[in-house]
Amino acid sequence: MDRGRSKDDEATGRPTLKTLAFMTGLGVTTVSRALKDAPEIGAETRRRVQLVAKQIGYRPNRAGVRLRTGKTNVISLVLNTEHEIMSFVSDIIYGVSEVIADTPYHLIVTPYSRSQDPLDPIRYLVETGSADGVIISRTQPNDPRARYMLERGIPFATHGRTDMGLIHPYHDFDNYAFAAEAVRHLAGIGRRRLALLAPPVELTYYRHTLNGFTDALSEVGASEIPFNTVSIDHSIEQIRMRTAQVMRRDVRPDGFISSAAAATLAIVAGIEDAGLKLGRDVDVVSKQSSELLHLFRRELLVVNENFRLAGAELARSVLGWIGGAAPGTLQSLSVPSKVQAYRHPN
Amino acid sequence: MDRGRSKDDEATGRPTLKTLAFMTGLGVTTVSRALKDAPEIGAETRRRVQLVAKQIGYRPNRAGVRLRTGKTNVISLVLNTEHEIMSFVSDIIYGVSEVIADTPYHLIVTPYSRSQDPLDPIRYLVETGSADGVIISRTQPNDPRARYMLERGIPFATHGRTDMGLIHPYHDFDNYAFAAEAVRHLAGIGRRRLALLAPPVELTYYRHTLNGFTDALSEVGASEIPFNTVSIDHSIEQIRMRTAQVMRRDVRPDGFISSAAAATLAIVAGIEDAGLKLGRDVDVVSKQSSELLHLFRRELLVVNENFRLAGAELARSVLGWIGGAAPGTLQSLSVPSKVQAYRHPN
DNA sequence: CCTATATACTGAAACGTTACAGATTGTCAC
DNA sequence: GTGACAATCTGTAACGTTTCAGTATATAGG
Repeated sequence: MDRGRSKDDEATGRPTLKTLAFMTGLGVTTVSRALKDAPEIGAETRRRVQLVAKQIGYRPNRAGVRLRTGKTNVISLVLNTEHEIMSFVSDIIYGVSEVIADTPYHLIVTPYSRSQDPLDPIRYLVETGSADGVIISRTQPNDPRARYMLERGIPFATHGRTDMGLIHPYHDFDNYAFAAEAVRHLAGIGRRRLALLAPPVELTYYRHTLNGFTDALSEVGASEIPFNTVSIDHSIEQIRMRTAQVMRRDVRPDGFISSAAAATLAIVAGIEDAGLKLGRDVDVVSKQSSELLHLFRRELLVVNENFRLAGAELARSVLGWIGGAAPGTLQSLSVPSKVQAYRHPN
Repeated sequence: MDRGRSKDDEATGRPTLKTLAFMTGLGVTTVSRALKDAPEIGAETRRRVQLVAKQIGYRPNRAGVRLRTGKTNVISLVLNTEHEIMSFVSDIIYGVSEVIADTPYHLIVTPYSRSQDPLDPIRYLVETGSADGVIISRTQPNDPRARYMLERGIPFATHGRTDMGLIHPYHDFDNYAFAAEAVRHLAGIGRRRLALLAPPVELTYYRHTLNGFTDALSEVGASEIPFNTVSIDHSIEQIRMRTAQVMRRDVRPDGFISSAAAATLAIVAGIEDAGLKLGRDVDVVSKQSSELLHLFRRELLVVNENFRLAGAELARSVLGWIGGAAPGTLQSLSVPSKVQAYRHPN
């Protein structure tokens, strides 16, 4: 039985199970089991091993574990490099980081571009076994990525829901409630002809938003001014131009609902291009992820969406699934705040 | 000699060197060398192996490589979860992704919070050998992280320069030129009493910005109104309040230079809180990373900083260093665009 | 005293890769 | 025909971990 530390150990300085085995006078197997509280290890031995491990700062070698067990201790966040430009992305990342901070998990960011099949990065991750869990966004009602991962049995969570009759973890913002509340608020201040700047049609929350919008419209008896030639994915310039166009018509909106803060800047610019005034001729309710819109125009009405929270929830869900929880119990919906008008600081 | 595919091979379906060895009738060693164009492999054998590998979609097992060689094929981007809030972060990530997309590298995001020693995450990465290269931001003149990594010989690149007489790769925006140009522009439109909203003092580019500011001030014969009780790291509310205060004084700035777009919103709010008007009573030159400031107020004067480019340059630098290039050749400085006034989109 | 059983530990093998130290050919010079 | 040498190929070991199939010791039952 050879329990010596090899030359290499001394060189890298990094302690391994072998080092611990040598120091404690035990075998590597025993040390390995002692560290993970296996039942067949004596209580004192267990304590002794764990003490020594803590003292010398032992950390399991990720490559060793991964090679042996297939466990990567990696969560992958899959991002579209082009759409996700208005950078709530960083908030999601921070939210995820927060949650995995005191776990052995690392966060890897897997990008894909517009030109690619969104399934490509997922396939890569699954085929190469590069992650224990995956987080995706831009979720669609019938999402091939979710279907694919369900088939392969790899844990994931989606930012946004699907609508395929399949159960999986998700976190979503209640966009139905957002749109409905926005309509009610606008109606409450006398607005009657409302336009919706919606998410792109292919995403699930397009429907949610639209349903909330139309349901509340009929509830309050207001009418819709069609504004569906643009979505929040369009460029600032396009949204601005289309807004100006619609505002120059005889029958024009007196209220807008915008699903994204950046787009709201463009809507307001368009309104002003048409010579009209925010708060007088028209009101705008917008989602925002940071508190900046009110600095932009005080007349704006805002609803906050917390992406950091979303990131944290998504991470919790994936970890939960990896940990064996039932996917159906790992779903959460974030309730929108009330529509907020500007209030001067103190 | 046993060249059979094991049960496990069949189960996971993922081809390994052993699979390739079996298919080609060669030994694993030969296959391994053939794939990396080793010289002692016959030309035909090499082609044959590579053909088969391509056909069956062989991908080296990362854990195997990492365990054997220590090479992780990972670049780590180290981020502060609190300061880096105004999310040019996503742009940097996209820039990095872009560059490493067709390399075997993965990007992992390593966060740290304000409370922690910034050296902590770096130590972790180095001690656990979790990455082949590191990218850090919030660089300081005397940066312990850069020093530490230089000592350990781990390749890295800094966003921003250091000033320790040590050579390492960096990418930086020329903030000296930015501040100087901003002063000249303001002087050119008749502004004489300028205030600077600077980066936090501990960061290297604070000095760069300040030097550009003061040098150009004396060059054009304008004067400084002290505004150093806040920095761009302060909260929106604090900046706004301090701006309002200084604008209510008898001798008040007629020009601002702002190092960050979010802070600029606060400055403008403060100006308006004091009952003054942008473009008439005071002009503001601001850096921005997306084209949104002009939607906010047309009177703003902007200079663009491209963080996506920064991310790409940083990635290129780290990869270059890993690839053996001299650190001194992997430094780049991004030249600011001219100060831009608003132009209506035709 | 012997056997059965539980307790506490152990070495060997394997995950997929690469480095090392050969081994097997064939060719050429003499 | 022999030795030297280059050109190709090869098995073994090792990286650090966990799992499998044990082994040794003590305790208890009869």
